[in-house]
Formats: sequence, C-alpha cells, structure tokens
Amino acid sequence: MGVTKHDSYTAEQNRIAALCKVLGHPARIAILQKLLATDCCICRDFTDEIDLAQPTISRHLQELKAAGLIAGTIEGTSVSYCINPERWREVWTVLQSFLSVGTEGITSCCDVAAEQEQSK
Amino acid sequence: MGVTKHDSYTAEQNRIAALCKVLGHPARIAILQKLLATDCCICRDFTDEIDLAQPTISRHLQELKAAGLIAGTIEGTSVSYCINPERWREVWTVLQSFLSVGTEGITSCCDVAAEQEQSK
DNA sequence: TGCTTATATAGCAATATTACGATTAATCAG
DNA sequence: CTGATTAATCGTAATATTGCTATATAAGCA
Repeated sequence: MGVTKHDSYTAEQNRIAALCKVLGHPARIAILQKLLATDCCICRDFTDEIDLAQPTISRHLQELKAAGLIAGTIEGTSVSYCINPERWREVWTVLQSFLSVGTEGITSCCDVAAEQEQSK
Repeated sequence: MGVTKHDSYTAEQNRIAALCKVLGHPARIAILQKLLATDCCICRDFTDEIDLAQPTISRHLQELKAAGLIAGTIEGTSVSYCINPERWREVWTVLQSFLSVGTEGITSCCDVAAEQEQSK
C-alpha cells in the first residue's frame, strides 16, 4: 500500500518520524551540510557540487523548505538558501530528547553479540 | 526512478541518511520508544499496542534489526527484542555531530519570517 | 523587445516502501 | 503425535519516492 497509518501514532512519534524521513536522503544531508559549513546562503552551487540534475536538486530543496529546515529568498535571477536556525535548534531538541533516553544505563537483555554473529 | 544514487555522496552522508531513513517511520519510532521505556526485552507486545498487522510489525522489527538498532533472541515460542546499547550510543554520536554544527551562532541571511509567511 | 541565465514545475518511468492476507516454521502443552 | 501459539516469510496491491527530460517562469541585460 505504501501509505503510512499516521492516525495510529502519537503526535510526537509522527513528528520524529517525519523529521527523520526528510533527513533520510544523502542529497538532503549534503545540502544541509553545505549550508551549515558556509554558515548560510548559497544558491545554485548545489547543482555544481551534487551529481543530480537541476530539477532534482530543486525538488530536494523544496522538501527541506516544506519541513521548515531551510528558507530561500529570491535575489535577482538566483535564489539564496539558508538554514532556518530556529527550526534547526528545534530539530536538535526533538531528536535529542528521543535519542538521549537510552544513552546511559541500558543493559541489553539479549545476547547482542550472538545475535550479530547469527545475522552474518 | 526511485533509486538513490549513493555513489555520489560521501560515506558519512550515506550513513546519516540511512540511519534517518530507518527512523523515518512512526511505527519504528513507537517500537524504539517502547523498548527504551521498558529498558529492554519485550516481544509480541508490539502487536497488541501498535495498530498494524503482525507481519507488518515483524517487517519493521527486521528493518530495525538490519540497521543494528535492536537485537532479538528466541525464547521458547516468542522472541525477545531489545535495544542494542552500543549501536544506540553510536547513533547518538553520529547524529549529534551532524546536528550540533549549527546549534549556536547561525545567523540567517534570508528573511525566514517573510519566507514562512510566503508559504502559507 | 528579444536573449540569456537561474530556478521551478509538469509529466513520466523505475524502483522502494508500506501493509495486508495466507502460509510456513518452530515451540510448547496435552 | 496433535493442536495451539508465536513469529517470520511469501506474494500481492497500493502508494511514495527518486530522478530524468522538457517546459515554464522570472529577472537581468543588450
């Protein structure tokens, strides 16, 4: 079916999943890394640097924009993109609260080593 | 085409993206949250708690297992799953190093507020 | 106005993902 | 051994994602 049953989950679960989904493509990670490295504002440099057709890059940019992670402003013929700092910190907070739960004090009840051996 | 061009990206970009992709589904987040909350080891409680058919749950479990996030050991008729603590901490580290880059000191060059207004 | 550049959108094809019902495999109780 | 229970796998259908080419849009320049 390919359609996720969002109604069955909590708002938080959907929020985390939606966020991770957007981050779940290397091209979008590459875009974000570049924006973070250049502090802000680039434009069609992505097309030069990433081995994807211009429309495909544009699509990924729109997806990041829809998720609120980046913003773009038109500057003459080109478009400047940058990280949305507020949202970026929010992402950090959301994921941190999820991930940090088990950072300390988790003891595995299963034999993880044996399990990993098994799956080879 | 639906096929991602992994060759075009760095190992790190692919690693982050692959990880986020696994986390990009609410059912898998729900599973992980439950495992984190119960510290470890449950089994078919997922089927009771999550509104998905048993084979679908099983699939999600296999995906989490393939990503190394959880481990499962057979205990009689049932299977006990638990977080792989080592891998979990690794996830934490990988995502932290990516996300924390812009947590401080990012100044938006674009007018984010105007941008968000625009997209309404 | 017409040409060039930069970006977005439309349309399409291929592959991936999600989810289901049916079936299989394996263990336990009797 | 038989039946019940638990979980994984198979086969299938629907939808989503990725990425391309072709086209549209919009701004700047001659």
